[in-house]
Amino acid sequence: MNKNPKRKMQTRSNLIDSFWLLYKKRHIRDISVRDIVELSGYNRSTFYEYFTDVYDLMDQIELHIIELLKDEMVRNLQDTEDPDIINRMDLFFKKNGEYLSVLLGEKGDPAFAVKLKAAIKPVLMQVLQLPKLDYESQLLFEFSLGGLLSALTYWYSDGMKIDSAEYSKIIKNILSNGSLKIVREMMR
Amino acid sequence: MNKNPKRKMQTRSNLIDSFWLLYKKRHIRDISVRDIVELSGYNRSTFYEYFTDVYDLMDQIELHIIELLKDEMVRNLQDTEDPDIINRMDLFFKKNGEYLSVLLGEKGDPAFAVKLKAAIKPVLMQVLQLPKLDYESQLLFEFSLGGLLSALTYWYSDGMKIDSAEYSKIIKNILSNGSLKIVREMMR
DNA sequence: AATTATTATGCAACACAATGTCGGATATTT
DNA sequence: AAATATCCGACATTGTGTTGCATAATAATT
Repeated sequence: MNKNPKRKMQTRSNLIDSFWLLYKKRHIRDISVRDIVELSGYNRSTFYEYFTDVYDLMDQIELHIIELLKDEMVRNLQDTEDPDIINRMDLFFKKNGEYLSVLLGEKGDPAFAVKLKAAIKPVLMQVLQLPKLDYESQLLFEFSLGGLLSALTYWYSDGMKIDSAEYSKIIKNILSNGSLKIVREMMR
Repeated sequence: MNKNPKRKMQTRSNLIDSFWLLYKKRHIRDISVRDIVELSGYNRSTFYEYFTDVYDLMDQIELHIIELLKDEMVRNLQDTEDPDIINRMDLFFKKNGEYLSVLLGEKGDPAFAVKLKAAIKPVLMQVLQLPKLDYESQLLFEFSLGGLLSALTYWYSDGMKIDSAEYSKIIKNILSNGSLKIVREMMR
């Protein structure tokens, strides 16, 4: 294999692109191998040269995004003394926002959020020097990251109606002061 | 139709139960109508008398849970002066925990979290008297509820290793003081 | 440089499984 | 005994995954 790597890369990329075009609109359960190869112009068998099934294709996209995120995180931790995690995450979200918002959204893959959290967890735990085995820090992590991803997905899916700076300010406020305090202030 | 409502209810219930037995272990994409009727002993056609497909069955389960939650919330808002929302949610989670943790979990349905939030949103917004159209309160809601559901799912899926009281204490602490403050305290 | 040998890449066709929809059999209620 | 709700068998269609083969691109040989 791999006699013509360029062509192979191209074919793979075409298949992925066609899938994504469909996935942006439809639920993955309504996307058949037929649909994908029809759109990209290949034979159905060709698909199976590259992926075992439609879900495998999605997994490979997810794996790619996770890799990008890991790289980004490693780079960020090196070149900054104050790791402004929220801003960094926003930035990453803007770059790969379409993929992320679809995969994290209503028609997305719940397993992706789990993978994403698992990738971020060790890095964040290390940066914040949280006690790993402590149940409170586990819950804190789950809560905070779950909240962050929910908010990001909402913001992005809703068309990013406020700008990045304002968004960051709000999220930082929540993280710094806690939801209840802010609610109390709002009620006044 | 409905000449024998008892039988019909029973059949429907049997089909749902068989589905759930499979769904607890497998991903929904790997569950065929065949699998369900084989387990419950019905003909495949019978399935289609009750549901349009496997996903419709899941939707009906989800709808049922959402209804239960709404009822619970309405009842709670009536009989208490201090609506301790977190405790109430835990209680509800314990009652319907298996369904919730599966549907919200890794092999679950991302649309369910969206539906759940949408059901809770109007009630909560009213109780807290938050300004509906304010973008900050939208984000606050998404963040907090996203965080709560993530933490609950983690706690439950992990086998509820700490008891309910302790769990509530931790979550309340996060909600009251904010994640960052707690992290700072932990680092000391 | 031209031609042949090699093999990576893509395809047509096959067997099988799953889907959804009939019309009809059966069993339960009235 | 009559009526009809409930369930089932059989059909056509669509989707899946695999096999062996054609084609086109590279490498080898002269």
